[in-house]
Amino acid sequence: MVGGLRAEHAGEGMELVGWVHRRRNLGGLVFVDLRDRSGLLQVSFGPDWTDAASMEIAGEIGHEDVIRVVGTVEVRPEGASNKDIETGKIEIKATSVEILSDAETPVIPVYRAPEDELPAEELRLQHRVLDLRRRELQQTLILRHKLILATRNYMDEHGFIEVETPILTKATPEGARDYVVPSRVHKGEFYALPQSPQIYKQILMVAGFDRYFQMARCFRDEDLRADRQPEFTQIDVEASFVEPEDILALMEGLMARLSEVAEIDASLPFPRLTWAEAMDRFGSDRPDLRFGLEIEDWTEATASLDFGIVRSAVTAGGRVRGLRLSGGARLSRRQIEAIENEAKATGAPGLLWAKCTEEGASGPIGKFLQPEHVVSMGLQAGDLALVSAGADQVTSPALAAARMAAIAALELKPEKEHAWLWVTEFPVFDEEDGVLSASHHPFVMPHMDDVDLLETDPAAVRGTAYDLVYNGTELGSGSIRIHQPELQRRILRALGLGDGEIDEKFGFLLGALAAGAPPHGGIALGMDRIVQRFTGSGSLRDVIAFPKTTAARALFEGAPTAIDDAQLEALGITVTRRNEEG
RNA sequence: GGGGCUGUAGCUCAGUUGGUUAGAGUGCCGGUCUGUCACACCGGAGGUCGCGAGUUCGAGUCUCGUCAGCCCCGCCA
Repeated sequence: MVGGLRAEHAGEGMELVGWVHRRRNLGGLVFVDLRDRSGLLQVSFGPDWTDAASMEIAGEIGHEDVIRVVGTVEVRPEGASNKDIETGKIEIKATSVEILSDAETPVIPVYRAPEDELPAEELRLQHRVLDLRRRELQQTLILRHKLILATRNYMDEHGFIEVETPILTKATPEGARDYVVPSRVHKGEFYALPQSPQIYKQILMVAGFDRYFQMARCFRDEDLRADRQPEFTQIDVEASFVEPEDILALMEGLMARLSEVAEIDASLPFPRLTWAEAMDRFGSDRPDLRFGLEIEDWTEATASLDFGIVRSAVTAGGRVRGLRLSGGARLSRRQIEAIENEAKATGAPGLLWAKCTEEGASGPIGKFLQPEHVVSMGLQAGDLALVSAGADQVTSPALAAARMAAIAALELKPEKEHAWLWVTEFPVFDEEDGVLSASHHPFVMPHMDDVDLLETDPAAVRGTAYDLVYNGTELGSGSIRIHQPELQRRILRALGLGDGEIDEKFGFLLGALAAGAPPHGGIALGMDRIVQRFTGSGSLRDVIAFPKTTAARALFEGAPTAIDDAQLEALGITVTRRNEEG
């Protein structure tokens, strides 16, 4: 490997192989930057030390050719060293060179000059073989490998067994759309790719593998985002006879280990907020705690305020909440409108604001504020108050969006670089338009004290679910699971499933639970997101070797494709509709 | 499913109010060059302006449609 060579190797003869990163032909002398996964090294060719045939070849070498060089490591002459590369004090004086593979001119450059922009992402994905040669992507994938290796070692040290679960599995109702695989043997029937190994890992608990983990591939056929790919990798963990406390402590240890590998800070233990607290104070179940800014409750402070929107919201049982931005009064109307638009994007009707100066308050709500309100709300000259009145379900997301937008607009400095957080006690169900859905998945153990509410007030049932949050990103979530088949059935019924459907879809789980199931629980962490956040990559596509586009296409290999009629016939499938050829 | 942004030379981009032969840097090809490292210098080739309609005497530029990539909403238990 070329990148590790240093001055201490001077005088050693060696044979090196790699790619031609860059060539500088001075006529009499030729310099080639030789690249492999470890780095760069300059090779120098000159008539005094290189044989004539090789001198000729050196003059014709092209970018990305694969070459073999024989020569001697030497310290570069006085004044000819390059402090920008690690091997810059030395070079290989080549006695001979051989082109092992002649590369055609690369469509997109691997080498990039300091000011050069990256090629369009479409081209980078199409020519992934070239893109992957770039140092950034190589470093990212190497770090990814180290994180996976550290995870396996850590879990092994803690007595966990890695068990593989099926990729060809059974479609489950609820949740994401399944990727589906037709069965040739059973025509008209389909496997589904797992959205997660959730049920399998619970069954492994019942089977007595009391500590399980897996680097698990998961598949979800949903529309994509910068932080969402159709297939992704989870660190999947499950253990028997545990409390949430055990899982949280285990994962804090893992995060500490991974942070060490990635050379970032993670001081233990991580702070915790219940879901209710997080929503109340930050409006979000994954607040970015690098910033302190918290939501304030101004319902009482504005009790005497005569302002229609506010009064009717409170009368309807809502609260008046908002954010006090110190120094925010310097934001322009346009900037404030941009913040308001972020709040509106969450579905809120709007966002009220008040600018405070020495002369008093101004703005849509500001002009109605009496001095007593300014005092009771704790506003000072120079402040900007962002106010949202209504039900928490509406105002929380709006204020959370406003909080992040305001932080960006004011260019607030983070109080810390790495903000870890546990959010606990998620509700078991989400309620929307009177329809219940599982907020995590339907196997979350309800909070002991709330079990009796299942049939009477399910939306109020707290769960044992917890999320790991890092700098405002959800890195993973887990819970204690239900291990009593009767309770599991009650939850599934609450979700609107009939007993027949329950037996058909979940019979194998209920049957397993009836076989003597230990109390158990676990977590799943998004490996790709961890690598993304640890490397500061803008997109998940930059931490996956061969990712899909936002339209779920693989541009390099060109998947998906139509398959030929014979193959369809063998599967017993007729295609009735296809997209026009694109 | 919806909204937005982008698409001009191999690559990164510029292109005025709709006007004659569409430019730059880099890469590529040829040449000069013995200490370069974004080598330098001289010369050259290279364009279905994503695709298809329309408006116009005339469209890279305006309109409509379409495709692709990206960002967001819905969706993602």
